[in-house]
Amino acid sequence: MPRKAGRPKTGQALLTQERILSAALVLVDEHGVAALTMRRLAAALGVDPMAIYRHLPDKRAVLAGLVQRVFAEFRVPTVEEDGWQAQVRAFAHAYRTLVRAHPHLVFYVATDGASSGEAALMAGEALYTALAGAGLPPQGVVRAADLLVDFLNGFALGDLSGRLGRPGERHDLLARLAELPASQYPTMHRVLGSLTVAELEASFETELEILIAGIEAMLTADC
Amino acid sequence: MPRKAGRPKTGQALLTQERILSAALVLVDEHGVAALTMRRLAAALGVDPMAIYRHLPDKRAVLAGLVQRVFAEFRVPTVEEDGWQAQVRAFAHAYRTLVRAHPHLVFYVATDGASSGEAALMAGEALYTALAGAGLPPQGVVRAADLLVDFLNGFALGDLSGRLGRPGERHDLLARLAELPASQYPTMHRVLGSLTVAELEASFETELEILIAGIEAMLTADC
DNA sequence: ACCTGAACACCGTTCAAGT
DNA sequence: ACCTGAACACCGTTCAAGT
Repeated sequence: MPRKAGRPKTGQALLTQERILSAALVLVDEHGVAALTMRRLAAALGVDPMAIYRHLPDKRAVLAGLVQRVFAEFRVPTVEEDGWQAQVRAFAHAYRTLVRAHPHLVFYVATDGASSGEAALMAGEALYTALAGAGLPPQGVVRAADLLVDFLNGFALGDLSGRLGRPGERHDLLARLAELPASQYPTMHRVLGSLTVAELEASFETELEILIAGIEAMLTADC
Repeated sequence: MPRKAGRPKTGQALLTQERILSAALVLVDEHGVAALTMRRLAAALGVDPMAIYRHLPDKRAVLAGLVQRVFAEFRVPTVEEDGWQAQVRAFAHAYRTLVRAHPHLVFYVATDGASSGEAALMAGEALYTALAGAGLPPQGVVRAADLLVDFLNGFALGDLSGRLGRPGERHDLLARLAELPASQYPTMHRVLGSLTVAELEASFETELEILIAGIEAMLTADC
């Protein structure tokens, strides 16, 4: 059912940036970034590949638009609970929710996220306000915020597969470790051997609390 | 000067995994992962593209081999200084040096690093030993190690470009902020406005110290 | 104004052939 | 055993053409 060339008659859905990005997001979320192809994207839209170029300059722009769109969903809930810690937790959980919703885009979100419009500014304001409210000096606010964002991006990346082990990877590590004499890597043997599978699982919450404790320590230190 | 088909005579350099990966690493380090093409790689080696397939099954294997090779350089120096903190710092700096040497591979190192042979085990042993020496229980060791690695990967990613601003990105952020009325994002205005350019720069050291302080706090808490 | 379609310069990889 | 070379099914993108 090839469409005719020319401007589509009324009644036909017009091709727009919005529709293109929506289709692209479906492609990426379902099959990964590698599946995002101008030709496949066009096919999903029922359109000639070149039609897309009327609305977006090139493929890079499609990917950038995707990150923009995903990041635009980012809202840090204003928390009723007292304490800057609760607000930092709210930020962290919101960010984690965002990147988990689009795991194949983690790299691009982590890499371009900040340059992605209003939502980034609003999120930054929320985080900075929480940290400034904790009593940190300006430089401390920036450092703590950077640290938190770095951790969040790193954790998201690790969730994808990897780090010093995660659901899948950790089992590889354990298997390799089991093949070697305990004397070769004694601490790893002892530490990992004494934990249950559940205890081995990465804990976002615990890592976040360690980080928050570090920020708390900044408050009493010189910094 | 096209080579003749067939096994090269003695005197000609034999194609090996080593030589292929070395050429690939040059390509990636100099021009990014996108420049790594089986055809370009072959050209760099003075060889037909298909010759590579005798030594590595496909392109994924080339990339995986690259990560392996890079990760194999990873050595955590044994530190004379006392204190687990010094050893954690040594680990962190060694990792940072590694990823900075091959910035275009950050994503792959962060994502595959752990599944990359001996070097990962040795590094893990060093980190676990430091943290266990601090007096953390097994679960605490794993959590703290995960947190540190997550941070290191996140920082490396941010170094590439991004996060809530870095050399380049932070200036974009400041420029956008400057265009808006101060009333819209008051905390960001105040915090960022009161810092010099030098103070705005990301500080690996400071972020690392906050994190170490968090681990120190674990020692006195329940955990 | 908006879309199509042929064409170009690339990709990774299979398969048959050379030495 | 090791390499070449043609071929195939893809890419992103330019440029001319249709309505």
